[in-house]
Amino acid sequence: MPRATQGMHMDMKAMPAGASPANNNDLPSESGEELTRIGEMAKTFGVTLRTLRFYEDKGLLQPRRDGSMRLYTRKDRARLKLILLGRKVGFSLREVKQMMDLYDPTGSNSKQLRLTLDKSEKQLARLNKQKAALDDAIGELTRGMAAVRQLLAERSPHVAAAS
Amino acid sequence: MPRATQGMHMDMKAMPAGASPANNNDLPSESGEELTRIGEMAKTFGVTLRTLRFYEDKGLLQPRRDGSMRLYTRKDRARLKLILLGRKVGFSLREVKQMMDLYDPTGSNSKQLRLTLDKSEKQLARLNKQKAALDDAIGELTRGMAAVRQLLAERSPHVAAAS
DNA sequence: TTGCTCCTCACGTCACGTGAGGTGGC
DNA sequence: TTGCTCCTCACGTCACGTGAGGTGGC
Repeated sequence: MPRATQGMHMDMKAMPAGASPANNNDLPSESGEELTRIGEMAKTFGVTLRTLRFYEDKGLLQPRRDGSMRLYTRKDRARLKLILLGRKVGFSLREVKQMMDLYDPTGSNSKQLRLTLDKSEKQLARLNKQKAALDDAIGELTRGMAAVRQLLAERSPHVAAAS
Repeated sequence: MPRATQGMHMDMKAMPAGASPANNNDLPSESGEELTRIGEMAKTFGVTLRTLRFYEDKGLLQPRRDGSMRLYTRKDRARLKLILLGRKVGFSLREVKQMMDLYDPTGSNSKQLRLTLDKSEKQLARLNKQKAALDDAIGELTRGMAAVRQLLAERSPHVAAAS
């Protein structure tokens, strides 16, 4: 099912392709914007093409198009950086989108900042819980390994004792 | 798609239901086994009914049946305990199954034990990596929160300064 | 023509959650 | 009849992975 194309301002004038000075990775548009293709984006940020398309499908990125080819602007790169930061600290894509959607370049963004702070406090608590669970798991696993080693020592023939 | 019913030894003689002494939670079978129903199992181990059915579907549990009702034996309870331990330390269900499937009550199980030890060492390494990532994430989130607080302090009117 | 990069479906993965619709015995 | 516990589908979730099949320009 295709997403509702809210706010998608498809450029109606076709972009004059082929006016680029060289076969460079950066494709400067007529407006001077450095446009990045998806392969470059993926390499730069250490993600797969699928990930970038997935984020777009979820409404987190809206790169320009040249025909069917995606072209990412400086803003797209900034957004992706934020998305990956959010993912790194454990936010879901839905949460990341919720916070980013509140951004308003004309306002003070205090609402966005307060939501972000609130979510961050809760997320920090979750991370600390996860850390406790991880330590717990490491302890259990270590104990289990000792028990298994013990069983192995009992069951297997005593090979190469101190000669 | 139904699983291959390998080794499923369905009791061909119908179990005489109604011979239980009371409406107790434990349903002693004619063989003296304490049989537990799924609701009891779930409560005891802190999992959902769905989880128990899911584990069965994946071949990790094979409770008896009384008609369509699942009845868990002492062995099933022991297996579940192991499954949950495995999950806790981060093994996938597939890995848990792989290790449990190697169990042979008639042998020394040294092959099972060695596989378990090998997998455990790798898992321990993964857990330690996760811990490092978690600490990293906590650091990033904390730094981010400080930055957001800074922005909020700059952008919002100074309310209630030291009177 | 080959090679590279891009594209759009669309099903698969993992560990379940969440109804829907129905049964059985007190 | 109501209430409780059990059952079997079967679709949904999350963040992508992984082909399949096709295009476009050097």
